[in-house]
Amino acid sequence: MEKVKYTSYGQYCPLAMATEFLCNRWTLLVLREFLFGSTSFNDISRGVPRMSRSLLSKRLKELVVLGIIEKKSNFKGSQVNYTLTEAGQALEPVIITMAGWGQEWLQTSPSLDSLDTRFLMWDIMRNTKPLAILPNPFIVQFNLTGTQDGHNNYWFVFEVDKVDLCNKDNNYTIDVEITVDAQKLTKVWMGWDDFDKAVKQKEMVIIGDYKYTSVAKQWLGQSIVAGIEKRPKEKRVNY
Amino acid sequence: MEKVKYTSYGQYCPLAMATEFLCNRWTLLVLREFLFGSTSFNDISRGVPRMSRSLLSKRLKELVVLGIIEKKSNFKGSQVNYTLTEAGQALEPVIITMAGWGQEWLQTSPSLDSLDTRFLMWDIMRNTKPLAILPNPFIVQFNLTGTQDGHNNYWFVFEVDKVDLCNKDNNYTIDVEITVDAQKLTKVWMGWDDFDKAVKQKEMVIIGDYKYTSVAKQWLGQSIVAGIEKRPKEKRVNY
DNA sequence: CAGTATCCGATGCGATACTG
DNA sequence: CAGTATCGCATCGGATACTG
Repeated sequence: MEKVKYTSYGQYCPLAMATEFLCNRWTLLVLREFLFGSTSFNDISRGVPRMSRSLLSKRLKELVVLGIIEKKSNFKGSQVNYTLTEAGQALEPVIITMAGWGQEWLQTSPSLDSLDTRFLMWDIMRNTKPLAILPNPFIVQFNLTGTQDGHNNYWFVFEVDKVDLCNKDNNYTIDVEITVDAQKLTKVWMGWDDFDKAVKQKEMVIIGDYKYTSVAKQWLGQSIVAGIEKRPKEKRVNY
Repeated sequence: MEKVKYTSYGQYCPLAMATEFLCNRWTLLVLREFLFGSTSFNDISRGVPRMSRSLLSKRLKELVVLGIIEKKSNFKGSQVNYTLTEAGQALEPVIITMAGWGQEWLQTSPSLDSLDTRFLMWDIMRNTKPLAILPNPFIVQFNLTGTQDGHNNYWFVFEVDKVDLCNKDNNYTIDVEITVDAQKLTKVWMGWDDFDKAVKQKEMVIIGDYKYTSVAKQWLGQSIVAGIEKRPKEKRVNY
């Protein structure tokens, strides 16, 4: 495998060199997927649903050549696993710092206009907390309203130590049903709006056994940057 | 001024939103220039000599619209100043973190093959330390060898509290003369090679009054990431 | 000093279709 | 599941020339 040619900035500055391959379209988002634990092509792809699979394939190859990720196949080659190298793991602070800056300083509105619910639900799912008190399995059905991409129903299947996301009704026995506007769910998940307030005002309706609905905030979880407070509107970047 | 349209990733994720405008070609390097104190169009341009001035002009406009920098002109409009907004200043950790990662994990060699000495000297100059013991003015002449861009001579003019860079001989009375290979100077400046060792082995020859040459390491200074040690070669990213 | 206007070529990337 | 191959457009950005 050959090295990829990058249009050179002509600078020995480590920032200049790093941006040459890190600041391509999608690259940092692909690396974000690794930080959330994805290792297979399809899982990574689910985290960047609008990225074409051919481009993802190309990016993964580039990252392997650079030495930021490693590719491992089993003897049949049917199971492939990508993992971060040491250098790749060391990118975590870079990504977290940039994400934190965005959470603190960015206007929220524009992104909500073109919501991709596949990404939203995937993002929430992989950060859920399977509490010990939950039955096995524990099925949660989402009814999203106000969607633009036509996907309104998703299911979380909590099992011991793992959670699956599904977009088809497999005749589940539903334990909890959550009905909410997709944009509202995003805001609550990101910490931009208050969870309890959304429930109280019936913007988010959670139906099921009180044992489970009362701790929904805990098993649902929140974005890892939800704790960072946004700056006042007039100081934000109006992207 | 209208908002710029960015090709949307369709993700509310703050990292995704931030990368849409931060991870364009040159953008982070322009912001780096602000962190080093540049405020005028020409000074910024000197820090990114291979960036076309028309593109720099476009980028600055985008950053103004975003609210990351501010533009201020005097009443004639002849003096223009760009400064970081609060949101822009908050990007410092983002840039420092990425630069630090590059210093720690990147292979050094490729960047040295296409060295731009204009950038090198500008970079060194703006991080020099005008020591109190230096006379006023204090003139340093650089004789660069092994250059590829045809620029071999530069002068630093130390005055009280400021240093100027010059690429023409204005009949200066030279206090100190430094003769060194451009790649070697880069390595020493970046902390990849040892200053004292380079002097001892006559790879860097510093001629002048011992009062000044003996503390050359101090007034020359080093890159702000020079203190970060590189990882062993086999673990580095081979960009 | 501080830009703008125009041109044009490279390439990045999305869409689509196909494979083992 | 894990990709590859091909096509073609759009836009990004470099080069050059010009302005107040």
